[in-house]
Amino acid sequence: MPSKTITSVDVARRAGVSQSTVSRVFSAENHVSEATRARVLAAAQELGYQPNVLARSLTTQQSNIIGIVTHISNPFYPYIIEKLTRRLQAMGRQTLLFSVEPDQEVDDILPLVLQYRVDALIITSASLSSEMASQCERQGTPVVLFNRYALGAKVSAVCCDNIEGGRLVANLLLDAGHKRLAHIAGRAPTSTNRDREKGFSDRLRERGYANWLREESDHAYQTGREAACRLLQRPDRPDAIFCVSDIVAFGAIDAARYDCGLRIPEDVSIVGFDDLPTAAWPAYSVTTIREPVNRMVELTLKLLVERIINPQAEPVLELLPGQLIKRTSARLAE
Amino acid sequence: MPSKTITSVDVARRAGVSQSTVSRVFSAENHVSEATRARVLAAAQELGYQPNVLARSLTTQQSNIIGIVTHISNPFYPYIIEKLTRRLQAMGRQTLLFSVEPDQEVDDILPLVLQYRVDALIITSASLSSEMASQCERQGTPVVLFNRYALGAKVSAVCCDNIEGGRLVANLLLDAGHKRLAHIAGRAPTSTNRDREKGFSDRLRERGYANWLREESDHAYQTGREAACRLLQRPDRPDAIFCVSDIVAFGAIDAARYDCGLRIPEDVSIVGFDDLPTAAWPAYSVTTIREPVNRMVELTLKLLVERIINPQAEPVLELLPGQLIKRTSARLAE
DNA sequence: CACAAATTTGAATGCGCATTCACGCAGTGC
DNA sequence: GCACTGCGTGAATGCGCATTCAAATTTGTG
Repeated sequence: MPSKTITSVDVARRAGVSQSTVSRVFSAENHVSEATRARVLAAAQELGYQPNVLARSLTTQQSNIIGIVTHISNPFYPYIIEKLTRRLQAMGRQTLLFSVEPDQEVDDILPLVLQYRVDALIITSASLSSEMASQCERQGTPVVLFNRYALGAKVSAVCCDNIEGGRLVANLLLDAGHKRLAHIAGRAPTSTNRDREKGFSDRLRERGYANWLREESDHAYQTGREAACRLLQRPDRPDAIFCVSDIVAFGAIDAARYDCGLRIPEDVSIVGFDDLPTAAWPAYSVTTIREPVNRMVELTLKLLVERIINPQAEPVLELLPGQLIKRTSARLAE
Repeated sequence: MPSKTITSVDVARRAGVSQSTVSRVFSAENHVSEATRARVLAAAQELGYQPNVLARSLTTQQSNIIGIVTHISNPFYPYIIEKLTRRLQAMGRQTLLFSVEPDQEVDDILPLVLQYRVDALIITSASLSSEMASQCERQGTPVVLFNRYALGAKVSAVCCDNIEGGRLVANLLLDAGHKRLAHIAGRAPTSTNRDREKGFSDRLRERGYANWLREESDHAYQTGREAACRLLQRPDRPDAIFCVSDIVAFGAIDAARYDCGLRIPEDVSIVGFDDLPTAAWPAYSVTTIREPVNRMVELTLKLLVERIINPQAEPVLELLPGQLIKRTSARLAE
């Protein structure tokens, strides 16, 4: 058997020191003389020794693994995960990835996640029952919701201010003199979907506008395109559509142009939400609300680390403002 | 301290059995009477016990964790990772995600990966020195390269047949009577980049065509767009461009339409590679080579599992044919 | 130079679990 | 009635490492 795993004992024997000393060298810890440190490192090098961090986690009670629960059908999330993973890596932590059905309750998979003794948990694109939240609480696993929040449960959340974002869009469309408004909402009952719609419709009502149209999609190109088709084939078709996310807006734009033969923005204005990279491409050039993703990521990690250090800390809800990005998919007030 | 971790000993005490028995129940193992099994499960339920899989990995020598090394700037990879993660989850294994700079040598991060005692390693969008490959070999960690291969190293690889794909494109463009061909290649010296270019240019030469144009990009929209601009602003501008990947093709199409005022495919044909979902959207409608991603994913997992079971198995290189998908971004032979 | 203090090192222990071994007990066949 | 299986269970041990405690060594100080 050539592939016998090399342990700290092997290194110790080879370097002529005790296993404790090897451990000290690799924990970047205190009080090892330069001479022995060098001997140990040399021996480790020769043997190809890598410390077993899983074994280490047993005694330290820290795995340096962060769980991320997500689904990737909406291209918003890969960018988030990429950023999170990179930043975590720079902090010496790794990402254990769990994939769930879009907007499925995360409860099914949570027991599995907890078995891996992740130091903390980031949940995107899924929600968490308060029962499971308290299970995490009991086990001392901090949870941060990303782009979601849950008022009942004792978990932190980092979110774009979706209500204000919806209001900004309502203002933009009314100011530009649109007469017939519509919203393609998200189907799942998430805080994000609700808030974007709420901000939009509240502001419309405040400004005396009623009877906007409404369709649903599920944050995917195809269902967005279909929803837009239904709207645009009505006799009283809208002259402006606010889509719950950019990916839906792409579908809506293609529906308008290629399914219905309409011009954008002359015949119909389309507004999205997120500001995906693709939204800036000239083929779409989507007017949208930009989520402050970098700040959201930083804040998420900050909350995470704080609660890893002090698990007693009270959960926080952080709302960050989005920014209106004006491009050419919507007619503007002159 | 309320958040004392619950261990199998706690469950054992509560259920009035030994720790061994608890362990047997949760290893879904042999020979536990129904009565005691029920008692143990009840006790576990009441205490909220979750077995610690990291501790388990110490004795079983299996972590059930699969490392995936990737970078996500090219949207091809999120889809792959999503699929891999889902399938792994269904097999009871989890994904530990490592992010690297595009096409960076993966050597820097590999020691870190090995510290997590992953059962196996999938590497996409990065290459592996043969020295590191043998380090994995020594430690008994099977490696599968996805969409890359390395002839020297003793690692398995699953790959689209990029050479044949390049040939298909060359045939398509010549058959349609294009007179002035160009290739936007990938900058990094990866097998994928090389093979796509090789298949394309070999076939051109075979058919007596020489002096095609060449530019480089790095599998990103922006650099693809810039490369296309350089080509299309030449006095002898090409009437067909083969792009190393779809994301580059999107940039090239926008360059043609919006930077150079050209019509597609009347003035210039654009062909991509990968068949991203976006390639089917009417705004782009990219003629492309579809990678058989589902079969590639299945094959990757099959190789992985085989080598986890039998680490002595010889490494394999699997080449799967791509499929030409004709859309409207390229003029076709009638 | 003597003695206290600081530094370096090793032996022993435990983290949470799987697994081996041995033991007790019911059931089988004679 | 007895030896013999075979199943269900517990005690003991080890996985690879960090950490505590005590011993050994070096350093600093009067």
